[in-house]
Order: sequence, then C-alpha cells, then structure tokens
Amino acid sequence: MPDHTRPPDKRVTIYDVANEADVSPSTVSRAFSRPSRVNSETAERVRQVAERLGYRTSPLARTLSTSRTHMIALVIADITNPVYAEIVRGAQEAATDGEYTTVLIDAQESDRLERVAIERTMSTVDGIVLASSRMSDSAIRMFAKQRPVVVLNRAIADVPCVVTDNPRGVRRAVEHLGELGHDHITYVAGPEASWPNGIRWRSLLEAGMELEIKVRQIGPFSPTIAGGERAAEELCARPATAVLAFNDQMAIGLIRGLGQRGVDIPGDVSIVGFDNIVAADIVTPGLTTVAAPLYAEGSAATRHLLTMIEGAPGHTGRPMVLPVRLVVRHSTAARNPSPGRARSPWVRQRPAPSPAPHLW
Amino acid sequence: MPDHTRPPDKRVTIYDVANEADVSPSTVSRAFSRPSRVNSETAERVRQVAERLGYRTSPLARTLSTSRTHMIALVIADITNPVYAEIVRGAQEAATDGEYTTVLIDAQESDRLERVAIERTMSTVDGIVLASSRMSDSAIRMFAKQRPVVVLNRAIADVPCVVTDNPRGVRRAVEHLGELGHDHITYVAGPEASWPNGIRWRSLLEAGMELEIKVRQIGPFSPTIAGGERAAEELCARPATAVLAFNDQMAIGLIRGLGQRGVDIPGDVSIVGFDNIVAADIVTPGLTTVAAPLYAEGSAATRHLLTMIEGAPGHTGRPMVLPVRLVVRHSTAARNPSPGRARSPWVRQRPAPSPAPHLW
DNA sequence: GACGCGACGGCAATGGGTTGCCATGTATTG
DNA sequence: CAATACATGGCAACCCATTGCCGTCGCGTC
Repeated sequence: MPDHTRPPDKRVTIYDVANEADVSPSTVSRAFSRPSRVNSETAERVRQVAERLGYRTSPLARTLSTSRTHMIALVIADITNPVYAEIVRGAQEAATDGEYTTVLIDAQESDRLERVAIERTMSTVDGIVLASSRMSDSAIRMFAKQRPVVVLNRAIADVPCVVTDNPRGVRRAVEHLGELGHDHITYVAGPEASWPNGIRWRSLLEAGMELEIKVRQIGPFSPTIAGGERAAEELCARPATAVLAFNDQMAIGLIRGLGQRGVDIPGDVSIVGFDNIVAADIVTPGLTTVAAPLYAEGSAATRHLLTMIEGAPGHTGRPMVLPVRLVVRHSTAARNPSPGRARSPWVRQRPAPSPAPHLW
Repeated sequence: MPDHTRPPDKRVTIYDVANEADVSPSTVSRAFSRPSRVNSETAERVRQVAERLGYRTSPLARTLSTSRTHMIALVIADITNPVYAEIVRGAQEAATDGEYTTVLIDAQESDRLERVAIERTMSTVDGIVLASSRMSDSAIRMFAKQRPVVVLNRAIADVPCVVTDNPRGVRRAVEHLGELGHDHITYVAGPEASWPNGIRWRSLLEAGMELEIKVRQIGPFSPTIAGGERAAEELCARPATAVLAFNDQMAIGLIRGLGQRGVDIPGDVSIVGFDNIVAADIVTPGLTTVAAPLYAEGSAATRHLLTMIEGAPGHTGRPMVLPVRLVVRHSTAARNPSPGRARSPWVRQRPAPSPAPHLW
C-alpha cells in the first residue's frame, strides 16, 4: 500500500497532525508558534508528522486569531519615478527579513487616490510606510492613530519619520555653485504637497542668506520630465545662470527643454538635481545631483515600522535623518562671464527642433 | 448622556449590529453580501444600524470562510527596470477596479528568489500574474496547478499567457535596418532564462533569413545598463554595424560603452532596443526601439486573471498577443560606407575617459 | 379547505489556528 | 517528608463572517 494520506481535496490542518501525532491541536499549534512552550521531543515528533502529512500553517487562520496579517503597506507617490525602485527594494528586503509581505500602493501623485487606497487596505495590513506622501498632516495622523505608520521623506510631529538631510544637501549644492562663481540661484519647485519641496526651498533660502547668494523660485511644476520641460519655457522668460531643481526628473526635463531652445548646459546655465536617479548618469551632460541613500531609506523606515508593530513605542522625537552627498557631473560649470550680455544671457535662440517622437 | 457605544477597545462585529437591529447575525451578513436574500426594509434597517455603530466588515474573517483573500500577487523580474512601472500601473488599475489588492514581488532577476517569494505568498493570494518570470516552465506549471496564474511576456502551454508581438517587432526593426543598408545584424542577448530573449533571437534568425540579412548573437549579458556596457567591450572585439539589443537598458549601456571607446552612433553602429522606456528618449542619441503597450499588458493580464479567479476557465489556447510598434529616433542611420576600413570599421580608439562617478 | 410555493430569517456548523486557564506530574527546596 | 515551583499538555473559548439547511408565514390556486 503506497501511501494513505487523506483525500487530496482537503487541506491538512493542525487537527490532522494532532490526531496523527497523538497530541492535542493546541500542542501542534504551540510546537510551531512557541516551541519553548512544549517539550522538545514532542515538538520534534509533531514537526515530523507535520512534514510527512505536508502540513502548512494557514496564515489566514492565524491572522484571524492573532489579528496580525504579517503584511505591511508601502505607499509611494509615483511608481513611474525611478527613485522609488530602490526604496521599494530596501523596504521589501527589510520586510522579508522580518517575515512580512509588502503590499505596494502607487498613489499616482494624487492625495485622493492615496487616501482611498490606504483606506481600502488598512484593515488588511499591520502597518504602513508612507514614502513621500501627498496627504495632509492631519490625514496622516488619522491613519497613524489606527495603525503603526512610518513616514519617509517628510517630518510630522508625533509620527515616526525618516528623512534625508535636505538642508545639508542643499547647502552642498549651493556651495558648489558658489565656488563656480554663481551668485544667483533659481529654484524650480515641485509639487506644493511635497514636503521635501518645501524644505529644499527653505534650506536654499537659508544657505543663500549665509553664503550671500541670491535665490528665487519658479513653479510649482509637476515633478516629471515633462514638468521640467515646462519649467524650461518659463525659465526662458526669466533667465538664470544656476538652477536647483526639485528632483532629477525635472532637472532632466530642464536640460532637454533648455537644450532645445539653444541654451548651452553647463555653459549658459548650471543645473543641479536631487535624487541621483539612474537617468542622471545617462543624460548629456551628466547631471550634478544630490544623492540620497534610497535603499537605506526604504529599509530603515520598514525596520522601524516592524519594531513598532512588535510593540515598540515608535520613537516620535526627532526624525531619523540619513546622510546625503553631492554627485558632481557635467551639468554644472563655472559661471559664464557673459561678455556684453549681462542683462539677457541667452541671446541666441534657435528654433526648437521637431518634437521628439513620443511614447505610447 | 452623550453616546452609549460599546467600549472603544472592541471592534464592532455583525453580532453587535445584529443585537442592535434585533435580527440574527446571518441576516446582517446577508444584508451586506447578498441583499437580494433579505427583505429590503430589513436590509435598510440593518445598514442604518451598522452605519450608526460604525461597523466595518472584516476582510480577514470573510477570507477565512470564503477562502478568497481578494488579493493577487504581481511578480516582476526587476523593479529597477522601468518597463515594469507601467505594467504595474496597468495591473493595479485592473485589480482595483475588481476590488482586488495587489502584492508586488520583485524577483531581482533571480529564479530562486522568485520561487521562494511566491511560495511564501501563494497561500495569501487568489491568483498570480507572472511578468517576465525567470522560473522554469515546470515550476510555473506547478504554481498554476495550485492557483490561477497568468503569465506575461512568455508563452507556456496550458497556462494562460499574454505576450507582445515579438516576431513583428523584430521584423520591423530588421526591415528598418535593412532599408538603411545594413546587411548584418548582431543580437546582444539578455538572460537565457528570459523567454522574450529566446523568441527575439529566433525571430531575428527568421527575419534575417527572409530578408537576406546575416545575423549573429553575442552574450548573454545582464539586461541592465552595466550589462550593455560589458557587451560594448565584447563588441569591440567583433565589430558590427547594426545591433539589436535585448532591451533598452542594454542598448543604452551599449551607446555609452561604445561612445566611450570613440565609436560613433549611429555613424559607425546603428542600435535598436526593446521596450521604449523613458530613458530611451533621454540618451543621446535618442534610441530607436520597439515599443510595447506596457500599461495594456499589465491590465490585460490582470483582468484575465480576475475572470479566472471568478471561475472562468482561463483560456489556455493561443496566448493573447498585443501589438508593438517601432519608434525611430536617432540611434539608427544609413550604413557607413566605411571607406577603406572594411575589415575593421572602428579604427580610432580613443582612451576611455575616467569612469563616471558612481551610484550609491 | 387543502396544498404548494416563494420569501424571509434563524440555527448551527464551518474555516484553522491561538491562547488563557487549569490539571497533572516531576523536580526542587527547606 | 511536606510544600512549592516548574514543565507539559489538554480543554474550550475565541477571532468574525459565511452559508447550507430548515422552519415559519403569508399568499395564491384548484
């Protein structure tokens, strides 16, 4: 007789194992979830039987009684933005290490979409990482009341946060531009709902003050390549020699938009971005940018979330801040002495070439 | 007396509602999940009471009795590859429309990681979309036996598949290169475990046969920019005038790698990629590439999966094939008549510049 | 008036672990 | 040797909604 396993249409439960191993179901349960609570020999026997029967613990059933789903939600502002790829990786890794599964939510830059998606998912997850949330502080706090929440790239009182050192990043960028002779920097703003956008601008104000460099802001624009291209248009109306863009995608849009209008980069304008996405190394000229430890952001935030889920207080004091560094490439150069065209640095204005073929 | 809701530490269940509305729990349950099965007035009353008490149906408990989690897994080969962004979006949208939640799994180009992640998650989801799986056919079939599975970018007998029209895409690329005077095309291969890699090569063989263009293959290389750069090295040893790369990332790596070695693109070599990722429009020169309807891929696969979950047979006949188109940019040009340097088209070989600053 | 049928709603089992509490037996301590 | 402590394992309640099955009741029909 080959094997007398039970009818294959029925899944194996702790009761089956219990019968077979001659113990009670609770012992089987404990053998897996709290081995210390049961005699090691018994535990071993149970494990053997379970193995033989092909028993797999049902996470769903476990969930019902423990009300832990062992899932966390990772909410990102825009999956199309490559910055998030590494963040997601970092988060996944940390989650997997902790035996948690990650549900990814793409908010598509919409605070409404973000909110409804979270509402829909919240009851199914043990905690939430909000990466670059576009929601209001109060909305976030409301969620934080119902589930452990860690916020990434944003500082909110009373909610645990992980941020990068924006002030320092801006400072380094400004110093760099200052050393190149620029005495005026234009900030190309991203979404108003974006916290980094605000702090970058404020940091720029401050750094400008200290280093005696004038600053101004244009925007807001959408934090995409297209947004950067639109910013390029506007920039033409109010030329600048040095630009700090909210992020790399906008910076790349600027490079393209300005390039199409015959503006030389970095000859006429120096451009600095944020994030150091892969494409920053691909554009011509290579983009000088403030790099953040993306992977570390994702994993730090997630690890912190997991400790909160396990019951830790979730220290809400100062946000955890991660270091940044300036990556210098070729989109920044010494300020053009602009011989004789002080008022309007960009005199030549060749017609834009036919628009590039476009995406689906 | 302000309000006499039950102690706030306890969540509201159907039993609470049942008590309050003076019906049995089953009626409450039915009032929500099968309104037709209960008197409309009763249903309305129940709904009112539920509303007043702030009752929220617990998806977890529902899951246990229906054994439907209303979640699906979306497995992608590499979240770092921008192609997947749109696929994920399409899938999310379709899933959300069907009231399903998506669990994203990044396989990091590893078939082992892919398998263990799926094993870990399988019992928690109602179905799986496998986008560009790196697993073996048999592994996939095994999963398909346990849960509904739809495979994207790959054709496997007996498993529902969604693919893009690779043969046609390759054909168009070859025609394009042929028209430009190229009579020899080098295919730069991606991962051997990648199904599109295989079919693209076979399609190239076929198209070359018909159009009397010689073809050869080098590789495999990793399907990344770095992989393309390595391919560039190897390509230097065996020069070509026209290259078809497995995907855009490799094509971009080729452009950079060859460029650093002084090879002119498209003057000396024409390059065609696959996928039409955003960066294809950003490199210099713009990359000619075969574009696929990524969003549609994701949503089609997911919608099909959902119908299977709802009990549909999951037609496993021919795979569903989505159209592609060739996007011509500036990385392809008429074949250089190569005056006097027929044997070795790339004579000038300037020293590579210092390596670009690198990522974190 | 007897019978049949459909609408409505309740009972109780089900899904599969988890865990507080108690009982038993063995080991340690004074 | 009595008394207390600890290690083990079982009992049964619990998590919360779903659903097959049955009873009741009102209405229409022959």
